Amino acid sequence: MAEQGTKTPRERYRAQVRTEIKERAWEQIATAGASALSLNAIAKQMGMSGPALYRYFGSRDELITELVRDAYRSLADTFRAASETRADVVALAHALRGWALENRQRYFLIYGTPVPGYHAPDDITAIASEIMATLLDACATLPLDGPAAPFEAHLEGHRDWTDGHPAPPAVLHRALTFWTRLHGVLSLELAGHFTGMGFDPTQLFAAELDDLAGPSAH
Amino acid sequence: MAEQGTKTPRERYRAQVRTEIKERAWEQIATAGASALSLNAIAKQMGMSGPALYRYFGSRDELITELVRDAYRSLADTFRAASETRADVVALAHALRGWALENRQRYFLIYGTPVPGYHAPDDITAIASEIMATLLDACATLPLDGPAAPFEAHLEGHRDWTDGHPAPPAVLHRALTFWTRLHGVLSLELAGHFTGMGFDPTQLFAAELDDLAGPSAH
DNA sequence: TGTACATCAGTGAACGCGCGTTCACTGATGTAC
DNA sequence: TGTACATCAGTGAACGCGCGTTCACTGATGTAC
Repeated sequence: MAEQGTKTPRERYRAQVRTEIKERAWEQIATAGASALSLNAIAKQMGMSGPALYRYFGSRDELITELVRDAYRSLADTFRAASETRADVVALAHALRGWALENRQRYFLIYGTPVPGYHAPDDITAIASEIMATLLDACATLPLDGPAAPFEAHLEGHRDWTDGHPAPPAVLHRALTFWTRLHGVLSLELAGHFTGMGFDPTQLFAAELDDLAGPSAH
Repeated sequence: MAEQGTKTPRERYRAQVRTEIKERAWEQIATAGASALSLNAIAKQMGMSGPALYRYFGSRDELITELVRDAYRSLADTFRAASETRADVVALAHALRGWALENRQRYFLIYGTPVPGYHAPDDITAIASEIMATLLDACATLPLDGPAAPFEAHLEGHRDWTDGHPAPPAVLHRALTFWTRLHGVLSLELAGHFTGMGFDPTQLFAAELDDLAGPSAH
């Protein structure tokens, strides 16, 4: 039996092949979209026969689920790392945008058009909560003046999603708008809806961020 | 030859079958996503053989393009109708939300994950411009106080997309944020990212709208 | 009104294709004594 | 160190399937004289 934490050569090899399968999968998704992902095509690209992949993933669905999980994990790690450097929303926003531009396919796998029947397993929604927790922490450091929106009274009574975070409603509100506004810009930008319009999406993103964090903090 | 504007029975029949094909197509998209759309499956559902559909659409791609066109057309008409009743952003926002909730699949076909290779034909981008024009008109009626954002200076020099609309940069800015912010809320809501969070998406949407139009105007 | 012809919706067979997945197998790698 | 055995990665054949699309055709509907 292998000792704790060490890896036998076979285990290392397995992990390596699994990784390569996923890399090829992302390439395919980038080329033709997630729905066109094909195990046989991946195998062919790796110089193996189709059935060989079943040593590594139980089915096509299992592979896709793992890709989704990895995407969430990657975003959560990026968020976490950014918040450890500087725990404010500006840092998170830039981390988010950088990650999204570098990982378009991953972004769409998380936030894009949902597959009608699909429901994510629990451990994935747990990662989503982790992302939200990081965001809430960052928003808690914001100086929030301004009048309380009516929506915040509603939030006061519906804070299940905050997972026990003690932030006041104004912070919850800010976290939600951080999420929806930046996603609004990013998703339209990544989907190409701004191409040909002439202006620079980076500046629109920056303007929205200014509005969220206060123009002083850049 | 048929007179102008009248329809022969054959033409009427053709139009009717074309419509039913599209209806079935939308049902399929709602059930399994756009990528699962199959001509053969539609034909079977209509009690016809597969090849029969080729009397009505040249190919699967042609059908999908027409569905996209119809989706844009439907949204543009909804926008136009709303603005003719009351030409302000609040009316447009409610029209947008109502349309999106009633036409989830259409919304995602327009604003969802793009298909990597696909490029929309010109007449579709023209409809998109029409939508933007309606939005710009509505934003022009807004009382815009507040300080000018730096982004507006950028917009001053990049207003190709406004198609000659004479609105000042503050209005252009507001039109863009109207679009991205409401899309941010709507797309996350429709994709189900708020389910299980406990709060009411309608109220978040309303809060964003208040911020865009001024809390007074509801 | 009747007849000859043209149009055109729809059928059924067939094409090649790639898919996910199973199965029995070969052969290399690792393990136990 | 050598031998016997177990593990396991990968193969190739095969399964059934549904897909988009073509083609030659039948039969009904519409048109011209």
